[in-house]
Amino acid sequence: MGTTKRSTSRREESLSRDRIIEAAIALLDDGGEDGLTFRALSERLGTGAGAIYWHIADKSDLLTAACDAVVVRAVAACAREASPRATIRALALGLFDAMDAHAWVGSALMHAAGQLPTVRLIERLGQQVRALGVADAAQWAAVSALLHYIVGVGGQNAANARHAQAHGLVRSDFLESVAGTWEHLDPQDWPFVHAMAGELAAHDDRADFLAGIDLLLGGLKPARGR
Amino acid sequence: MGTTKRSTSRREESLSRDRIIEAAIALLDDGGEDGLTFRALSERLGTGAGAIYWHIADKSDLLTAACDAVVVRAVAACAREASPRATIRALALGLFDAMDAHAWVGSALMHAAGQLPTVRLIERLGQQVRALGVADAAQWAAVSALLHYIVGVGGQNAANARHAQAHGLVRSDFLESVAGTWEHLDPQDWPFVHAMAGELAAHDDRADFLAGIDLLLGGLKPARGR
DNA sequence: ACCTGAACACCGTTCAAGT
DNA sequence: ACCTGAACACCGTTCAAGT
Repeated sequence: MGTTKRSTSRREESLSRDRIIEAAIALLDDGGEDGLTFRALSERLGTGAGAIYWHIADKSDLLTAACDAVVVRAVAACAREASPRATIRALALGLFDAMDAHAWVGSALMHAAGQLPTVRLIERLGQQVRALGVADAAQWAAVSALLHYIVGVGGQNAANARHAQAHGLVRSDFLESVAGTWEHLDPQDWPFVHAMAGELAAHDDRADFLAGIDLLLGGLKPARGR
Repeated sequence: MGTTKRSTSRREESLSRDRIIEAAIALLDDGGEDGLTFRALSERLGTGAGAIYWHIADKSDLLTAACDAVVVRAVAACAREASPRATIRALALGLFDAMDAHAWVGSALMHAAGQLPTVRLIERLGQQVRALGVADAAQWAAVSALLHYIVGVGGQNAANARHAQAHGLVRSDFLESVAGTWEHLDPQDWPFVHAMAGELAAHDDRADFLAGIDLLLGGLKPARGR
């Protein structure tokens, strides 16, 4: 307002927290967690490494901020559905897709316990759990179960993506190779894993993820007489 | 047996994978993830850094192996209870306690998706889910939900412990400081989080964890007519 | 077969000095 | 107030050389 420099200037804008975060996201997206380096970052931004420290505290701060930016967009993109239950499902799926598109987010979210990105999710989930009519005393446990589950899935998927990349495989080939390992385990010692080897490669992660959400939601009972 | 060197010799045993893993666990336990360094490790083992590479592939291999050792002990310590449901609860609690005692395990487990430690858990959980009578087609989703949830909680708790350590606080003081932050958030924008600030510091993580397990277990329906 | 330890190619972070 | 870029104190990993 008033005399502020227009913040939408399209060329050589001065360094800012936002520009740093965008650059960090780009580096993370196409290099994984190892791709984010202060040297790569400062090169991409055309500045010195030290300049970045004027705007961010340290690397962990940067990673959390980048994670938060992705979470904000994912949450904003989730339409509010007709029922609280549908809204929670949509939110969960939106996060799943965001973590799938940005494989590093699952891990970042995991390390950001109690910080902005998780607080955002707690708030969103909490509002819907309330709307569901869950008793006050049970709300926190419900929200925390949902959050932990979502973050757990995201983190595991991120790890899979990372291993696949480390071995120079695409995700599906990587899962097939894991399935192959499982298949060769002694069925005496590993009856379940051995039997599941086939399912592993075939199954739809997104559907499995949603099945877990439904399991959790199914256990939430609205408080009666209120 | 026979001519093998006695493997329980108490002094200056030669380097071995097991000795390396034990030393790694000790370093991780009292220095967190940053405490595990090839230099610290080789010093503790009285060898050169390069010697370690004869026995392990790389740092990630070492971390996964250390994690696996902890998981093996935790799983072995879990008595088989009367019912599959009770066994699953006991296993989950055993893991929770192990991850609590070794704050780095949650994070290591998270990064070990599809590898030995998680496969072990999948097998144990799977056997009990089967014993529960869950239909074949639903078993994988059930096991994966349980695993993801357990790992999610462990990872988040590990992150909390790490932040607490980084700020030089004990866990409870750290949670109180987070609760303080939540309390000062605008209740207009953060109604749920603001309301939960009190609960955060007071609540029993272990009980909340178990509540989530029960939520998941409650949704598992034995197949009928079988 | 197993171990040594110096060397390599990186990191994140700091800080005097500039504008 | 904001940026520079050299310097510092580390990393994980490799590899010729030893036994």
